[in-house]
Amino acid sequence: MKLTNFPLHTLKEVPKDAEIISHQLMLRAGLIRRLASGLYTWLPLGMRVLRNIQKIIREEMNHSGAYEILMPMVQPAELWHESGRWGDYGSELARFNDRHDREFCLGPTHEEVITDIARNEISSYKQLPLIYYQIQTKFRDEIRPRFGVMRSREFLMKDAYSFHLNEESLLETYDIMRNAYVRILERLDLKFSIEKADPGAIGGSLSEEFHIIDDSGEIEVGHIFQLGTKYSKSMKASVTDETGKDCPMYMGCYGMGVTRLVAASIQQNNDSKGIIWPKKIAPFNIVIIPINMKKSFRVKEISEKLYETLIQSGYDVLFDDRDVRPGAQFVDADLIGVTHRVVVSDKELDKDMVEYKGRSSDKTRMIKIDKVLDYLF
RNA sequence: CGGGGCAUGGCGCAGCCUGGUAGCGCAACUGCUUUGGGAGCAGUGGGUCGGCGGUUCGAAUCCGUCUGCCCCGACCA
Repeated sequence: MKLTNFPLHTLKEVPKDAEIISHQLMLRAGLIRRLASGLYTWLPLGMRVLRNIQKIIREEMNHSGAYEILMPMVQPAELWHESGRWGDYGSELARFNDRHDREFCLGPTHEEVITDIARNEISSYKQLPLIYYQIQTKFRDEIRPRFGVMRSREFLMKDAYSFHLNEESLLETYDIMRNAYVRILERLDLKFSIEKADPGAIGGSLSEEFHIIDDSGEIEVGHIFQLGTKYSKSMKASVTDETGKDCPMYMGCYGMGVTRLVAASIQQNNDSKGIIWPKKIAPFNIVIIPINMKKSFRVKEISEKLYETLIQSGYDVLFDDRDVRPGAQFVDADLIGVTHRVVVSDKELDKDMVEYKGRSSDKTRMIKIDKVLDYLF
């Protein structure tokens, strides 16, 4: 990606709305912009990070035998009356009426909808166990949204739901999902802990939370539940077992805050200059900084060639082809946290070298131009 | 929802006390110079000072009211 073609909008000063470091950096690096309290737009740079995280989540979900679906964000009140939560959920549930005066809500979670799917699609124990998941926008009318994307009202969540003939099967799948969560957080290089938790409004027996460890306390990014038959009983979602008897399905549900993971990662990986992305979620693998490209044809030619080579090799490369001074280039590259930095300058080209620096280190190193690929990967 | 704070150009702020028709830095645009850690000079554009009402010859400034936003607390991915 050539930077002159990429809408990167970094801020020099810290917006006064932002208190915690991840929120400040997300605004300064141009990942997000606030629309209203608890509502954020994701800009192109932020989308790249979000996509990388989603990719890892999808891979681990698919590996665990879960099937991706997409449910509506708007849900009819009838389902919530059936489960009993229309009354229980409180004002965090955003409700509205359509033009025919029917009641609806914006989905804060999807147990009702998935249970409705399950009771219609599943009728035999032979179809079980079954795991569905989706990555979708949720809306919870939080009493107090705060810390930017860390606790917003609208947010992107991965939610999975499993269905079983009996409790043993539920426990087995619960364990599989628990392991998938561990792998996801490990692949994201996050330091985390797992805590027993109160099932709260979601219900069920056992539940565990995945906490992100941070200096300023602990910011929860995942929560998994053994629901048992809470929803299947109230909403009559049953299957026939091998004896021909109708049994309510056992259910599990597994939530993960995708947008919150972005903030959590920044919260754990930053320095005074900006974000230090873990390799797998960085918006770009490499940034190429040509020094004074406008004056030096050699710098221009060689950095463009290097850019093409790295692109051909399948890497996400950011080529800072702006006509700005080197200082501005360095500062932006550090702020947005690109993993590898290659500087092309006349000074080093005289020796057929370019300069390399990793974002997480402050040592620079000279590399022969034709060895850059080998060195980096 | 309770408590505290803030609202002036895209961002950060001054001006308000002591009313006289809006200013600084950054960002943006143009030109020249500059080019290894957010450049310099010159010039340009952009604000009904959060909304409404009141006081006054005159309100960003004083009074009333509403709204929005942020922080602390109980809840959540």
